[in-house]
Amino acid sequence: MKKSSKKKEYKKLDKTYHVFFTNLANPLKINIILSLKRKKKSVTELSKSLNIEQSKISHALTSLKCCKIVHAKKKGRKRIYELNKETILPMFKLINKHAKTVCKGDCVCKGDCTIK
Amino acid sequence: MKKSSKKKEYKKLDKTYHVFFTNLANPLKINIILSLKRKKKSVTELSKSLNIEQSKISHALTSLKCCKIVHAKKKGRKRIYELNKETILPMFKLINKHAKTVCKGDCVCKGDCTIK
DNA sequence: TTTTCATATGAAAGAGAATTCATATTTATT
DNA sequence: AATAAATATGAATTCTCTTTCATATGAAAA
Repeated sequence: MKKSSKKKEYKKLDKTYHVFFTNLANPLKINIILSLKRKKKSVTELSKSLNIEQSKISHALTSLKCCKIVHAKKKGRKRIYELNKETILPMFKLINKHAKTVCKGDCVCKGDCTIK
Repeated sequence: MKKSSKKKEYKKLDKTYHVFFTNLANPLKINIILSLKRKKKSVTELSKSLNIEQSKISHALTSLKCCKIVHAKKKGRKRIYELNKETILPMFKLINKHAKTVCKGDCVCKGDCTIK
């Protein structure tokens, strides 16, 4: 792209969409969300239960926190991360339904899709 | 990443999430969706109304079609693309609500976010 | 107050998706 | 049949996000 950066296309209000969906387009972050769905956890707990290196978890949580998909509260030297379920859970439900009713199982896009 | 590719972390069912959200994490595709929300259009019509080069539109539509966010029907030598609104519109509503109620306007993540 | 535990941060490297551009394909029109 | 119009495709490049890893910061424990 020449002049205007890609995000500029979104204008103001749509930066939200970009950050939100970019977060959800990431496997690790989805796994974090699914893990927090069950129970709030510290960084170390997430790191251990998902078997993922700590700083990776931290970076991921930073983005998730940014658009308030999660929020954190201090507890001693830990930070307990909690999922903001109000938006995420209904959103997952929508996709699950989409997968079942619209895609009817073949949503997995074999070969013809530019996304791997 | 060493062995397993990133998508593998998703296991089976979650490929859907990845393709779906990766599509939505893209400004052009969001703009296409918003344009089709108003009225179904051919590739050329989209290209002109968004002022974006044709093949770019085509590539974008291919991915969107893949996970059935849009679908196309032939009409002469044109392809009329139509938005599958059932999933997308409720999803946008969720985010709009999230932006208003949860983020209260500061969802734009200034600087502290890893996502540009 | 030094050590240890917990988390965050920065920057370089890596990976994946978007863009570009040339060209192929497909369908209509003449 | 040849041309034109509409769309699709492939591959190289570019762009953006993620990963990595070393290290910094902050808070409790010894």
